[in-house]
Amino acid sequence: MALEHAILVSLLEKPGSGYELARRFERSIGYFWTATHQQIYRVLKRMEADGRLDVREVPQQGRPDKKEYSVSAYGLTALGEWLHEPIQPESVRHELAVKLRGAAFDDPRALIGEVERHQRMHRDQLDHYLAGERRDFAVSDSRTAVSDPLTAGGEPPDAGRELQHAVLRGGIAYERMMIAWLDDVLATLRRIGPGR
Amino acid sequence: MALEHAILVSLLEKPGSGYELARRFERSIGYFWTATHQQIYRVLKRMEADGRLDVREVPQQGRPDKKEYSVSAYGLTALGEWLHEPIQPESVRHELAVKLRGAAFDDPRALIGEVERHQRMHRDQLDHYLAGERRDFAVSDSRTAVSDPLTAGGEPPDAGRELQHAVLRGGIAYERMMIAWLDDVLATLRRIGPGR
DNA sequence: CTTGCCTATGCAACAAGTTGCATAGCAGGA
DNA sequence: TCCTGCTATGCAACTTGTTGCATAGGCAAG
Repeated sequence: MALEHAILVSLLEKPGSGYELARRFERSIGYFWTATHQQIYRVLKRMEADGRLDVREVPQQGRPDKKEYSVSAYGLTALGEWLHEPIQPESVRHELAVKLRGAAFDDPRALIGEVERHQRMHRDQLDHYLAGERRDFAVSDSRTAVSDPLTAGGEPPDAGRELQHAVLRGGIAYERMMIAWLDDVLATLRRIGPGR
Repeated sequence: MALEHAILVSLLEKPGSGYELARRFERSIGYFWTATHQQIYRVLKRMEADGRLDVREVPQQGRPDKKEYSVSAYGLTALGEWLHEPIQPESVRHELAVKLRGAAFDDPRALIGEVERHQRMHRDQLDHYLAGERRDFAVSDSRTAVSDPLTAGGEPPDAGRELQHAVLRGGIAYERMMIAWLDDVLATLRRIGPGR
């Protein structure tokens, strides 16, 4: 179950409560793994029982107390083992593609609005990623490794930062690909007739 | 549940048995939706009970008899309704990205072999898609709509074919994007040091 | 002072997906 | 004849993921 490992990674990057994790899963972690708060609370409880996480009650003023989770030594070991296992191929789920092929048995043009809506969502996501990249990785148009303050001046590069950036670049590449493909799909939908 | 709709689409394109569907889900349908035979048999049974599918016992020689499913009128209506509903955003699951960010707390370079393996799988998948495109859509290097035998000569374009091709082009674009991104990831892994 | 919103945690029921196993006919090769 | 492999269908148990709801304190606006 990769959700457990996503939680381990996130808590290693920074300890936090279930609520905070849920919000991270709407932001940076959510770029490559999604989970709702119910799922997170359930898994946190199990991982704590298994000894992979430590908990600490943190009283807060002005808001309810929280349980701050952090990764135990055993949790770190477990993550290390998982990292060395091969990944089995991801299962694909592209609902829009199912609809596209289904549209042949209905009115293909009726899908145009929906495809445009998806394209807008991907454009928004791309803008969001690019803004995050400018903010966190100080890149302009063309990335130049030497201008990166963390790698310049003979400093050892921060592996975590470099890897986070590489993952973000993957998200950016994905959104760009989707936007271009949806342009292609829209052209196709407009070219073909109004179906059966 | 989109598996039901993927099955409706597949059976509309061509009726078949659960076994045949399972094999299609390893091939063309599998480009955008995956399912195992257990899942398929279970859902077929439910859809038949709901009246969305018709069954026909087909005796065969040299092999066991099969049940051939086809879409009922009600099933076609149900698909049409689904097509007009908006899709909720896909949930993302990129296990490799989780590992990449986790690698910062282990040895990043240990992931190189795994990333290379994934890149090979994506190259194989791309080759497979391109071969399918050449076979089924008779394209060479640059697609030219006028040279398409089905659209040439004033013939009305086959919407199903056009849409299948558009979906396939999406798969091709995805694999090309992944191959390029994994090159980027490999360069990053090789650049950064051997971790903690 | 009531209403809505944010933080914070959680249960229960259900739907979907995975894993392991079982059955059975037939074909072809060792 | 036995073993392997392909076609063909299915059950049972389990894990994951989703949806709806419940609770509770504090803050700010109206």
